[in-house]
Amino acid sequence: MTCPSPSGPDAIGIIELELLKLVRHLETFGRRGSLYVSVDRAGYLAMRMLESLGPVSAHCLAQALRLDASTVTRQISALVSEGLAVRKANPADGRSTTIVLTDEGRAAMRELECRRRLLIEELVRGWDEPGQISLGTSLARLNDSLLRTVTERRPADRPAGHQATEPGAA
Amino acid sequence: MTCPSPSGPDAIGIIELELLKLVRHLETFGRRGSLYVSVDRAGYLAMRMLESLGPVSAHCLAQALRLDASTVTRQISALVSEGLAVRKANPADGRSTTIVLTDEGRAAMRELECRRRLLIEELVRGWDEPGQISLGTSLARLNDSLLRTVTERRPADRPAGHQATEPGAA
DNA sequence: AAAAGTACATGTATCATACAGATACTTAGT
DNA sequence: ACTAAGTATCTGTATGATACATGTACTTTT
Repeated sequence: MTCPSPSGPDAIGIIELELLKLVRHLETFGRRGSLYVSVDRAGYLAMRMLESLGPVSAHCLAQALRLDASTVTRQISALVSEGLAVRKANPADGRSTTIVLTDEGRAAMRELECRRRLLIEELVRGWDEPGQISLGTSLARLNDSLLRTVTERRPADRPAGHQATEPGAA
Repeated sequence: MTCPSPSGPDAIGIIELELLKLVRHLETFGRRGSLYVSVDRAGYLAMRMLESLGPVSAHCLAQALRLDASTVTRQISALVSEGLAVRKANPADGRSTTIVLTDEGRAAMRELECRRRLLIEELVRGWDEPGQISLGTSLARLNDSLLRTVTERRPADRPAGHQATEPGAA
């Protein structure tokens, strides 16, 4: 066995177990919580991404979310049918459409963010300030490492694909 | 709006966003990773839980995992059909069965733990030691708070139900 | 103008889950 | 002891989020 350490309570072991538990907890929240009524969690993430990217094509959004294009197509369809986003024809390329959040979409997003914030506040109520900050920075760092790992493993889908569909690119 | 803070980069806001991103990352790992061949992530968690609880009934395991009993039934069936666990009749109660990990189950679990550890080691390679420890303790604390929140919200399913099905209880 | 490539949509499959109902067993009330 | 109520498990069905394969329309290259 090349197991680095015999599953003792070392940092790696703790992270391994706690991440496992965390996934379950987060799934439970997403599934059984009262959050996510007008928009589901995947849609919320898509909207947050759309907001930070600005209007982009579905292809571009899929790359940013690291999801299959077909999955994102459906997520966008859901948003559009709820009036939270619109597909705008791209005059420079008849194949692609540009996804734009509507005002309703932004409002729904903010509202959901609020509810999530309230939940999290309740969650870390009683934590000391440094503890909260430590959680935030640890999570951010973890996501950063995860993103880098995933990116290194799949050098395909070069982020340069981005420009090809940007509104004023071609 | 009663939004506690205007979505600035405060600790709560960071946690809200980073948890959102983390779910996606963890889903991606569970779904597209090369982990989880002989047993899936849900099964692995069930096995870890079984190990820490010892032999218990499906009902009891479901409560510990905070999953529906039917879901756990299927997870157990999967483990059993892979030879990783066995259902033992409970002489004290003909309705329930006691789930016991086999040696193969334990081996599969250890092997998967190893692979997960290696991934995590790679992930936090380059982090300083305090950073790794901080991540571990932050995650543990978060899980603890999450567990407490969920428990408070559902005072049903009293953990006392546990004893009723323990091997030598009745 | 034909071939190759790209963007999006749709069909189908999978996985993990919940809820509702069925069945077999146990416990409580009388 | 008999019946009613409760409980443990299993099975059927539905949902949500995803991937992969395929189809279609458009664009770029040759």
